[in-house]
Amino acid sequence: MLGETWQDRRRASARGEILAVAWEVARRDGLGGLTLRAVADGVGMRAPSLYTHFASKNALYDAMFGQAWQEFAEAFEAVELPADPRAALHAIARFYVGFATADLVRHQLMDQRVLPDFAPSPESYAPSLRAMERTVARFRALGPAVSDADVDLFVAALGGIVAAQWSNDPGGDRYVRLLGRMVDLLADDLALPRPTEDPPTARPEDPPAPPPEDPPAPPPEELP
Amino acid sequence: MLGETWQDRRRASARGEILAVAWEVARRDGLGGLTLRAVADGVGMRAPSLYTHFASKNALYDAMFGQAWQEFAEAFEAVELPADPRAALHAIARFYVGFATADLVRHQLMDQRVLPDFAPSPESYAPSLRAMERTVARFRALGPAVSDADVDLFVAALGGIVAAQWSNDPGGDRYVRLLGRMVDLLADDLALPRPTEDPPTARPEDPPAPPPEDPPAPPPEELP
DNA sequence: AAGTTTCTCCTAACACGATTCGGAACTATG
DNA sequence: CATAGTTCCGAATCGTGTTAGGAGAAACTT
Repeated sequence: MLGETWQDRRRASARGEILAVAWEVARRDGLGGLTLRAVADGVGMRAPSLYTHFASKNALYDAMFGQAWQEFAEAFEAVELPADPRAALHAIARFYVGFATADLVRHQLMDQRVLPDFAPSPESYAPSLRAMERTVARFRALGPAVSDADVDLFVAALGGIVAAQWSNDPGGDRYVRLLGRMVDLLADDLALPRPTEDPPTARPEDPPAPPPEDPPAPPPEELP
Repeated sequence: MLGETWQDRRRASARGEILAVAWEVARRDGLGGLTLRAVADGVGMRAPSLYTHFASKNALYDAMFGQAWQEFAEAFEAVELPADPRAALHAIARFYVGFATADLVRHQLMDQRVLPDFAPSPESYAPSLRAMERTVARFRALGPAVSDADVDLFVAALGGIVAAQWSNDPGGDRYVRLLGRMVDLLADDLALPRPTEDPPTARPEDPPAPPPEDPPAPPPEELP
């Protein structure tokens, strides 16, 4: 009874196509500007027919949410961290920030609360938690001195750079280019050894991390 | 022709009442859950009548946006900064984060992009810019070594703490209590002298800043 | 091969949101 | 008292998400 039956494939493929079009529409009209009619148009259906495959518009958002975190988890597992703890920290940070700045609607869906009445279901939320836990685990593996507070500070700092980047300089690198410096501050605080023993006031200005994948989203409006 | 005529007062008071009810409704039903009917109910009107006072729902949001930044600017001007640069930096940070964590919908309106098709008008946007510039100016006054990048890093770090706080621990202080440590990191990086010459690895855990005013908003849902 | 079931999609309709229109009541002014 | 300006309302429009019921095709059963 476990074999993939007739319709399972059809169903999955239909869901996949709808999801793909939904991302397309969201990137074009904004995450909140997505309408079922627009999605249906893209798939060659009528809006009500989408209810055969998704229980509601929020269920569609939910599937997108789960897909995004799935992407994140897979991409992050593929990242090979350097042996040096500080370099590894930089790598984690670059990946995290790169992923979050590569695609606006994905970032909004994953990390922000742009949709007033959408909340991820437990089924989609669990993988996102797992992904974050996995990230934290690799962070923790860098040294025994990494406390919960250290992790929180790291998360907050990275999130702040991402948010500032999208809000104040979308499409640019005004905040992302500060990432290296920020990470070094945190690494110093964690007493991670520096590769070459510079005086601790040196501020290497890292070049911005290239996005790991996905085309960048169109720039949105500004906000202070 | 400049005197406040009969109706100017009536008009202003009506606008004021609508605005007050709008904040109330937004705090109860969420910023995006605000409907003109609910606002009209609270004022004892019908929804279309609101159009006499506000050109659209977004104009209402716009007025709330302007009001919020006005509040911010006034409250910030009332803050007296200590003479010691590091202490002043802490004070700025505490005020900024305290203000942003005191009221969710206000923060969402000011600093986030929760409303899909709302963008602040130039008239409301200008004061917000001025408020941020003023904040930055007082930050810059702390020392000659404060560059644009320093300001950006500071802004990003504080914004990150605020965002993480609202997203992952609304109503708590899990991230806000890291603020003191974060500010010290940045202050060290700026080479601001420490008041008592501790070894640079000491991490004073500041108690969370008391919100400057306004009752806290009800806690929202979580998000990783 | 015919009948039955299951699944997918459609049209029509509903509820509820913002918004527009035209008119009724009220108010200050001539 | 008449007139103009202002405020508010009811009715109606348009675009949402969503539900109900039926038509057609595809797969399974006999």
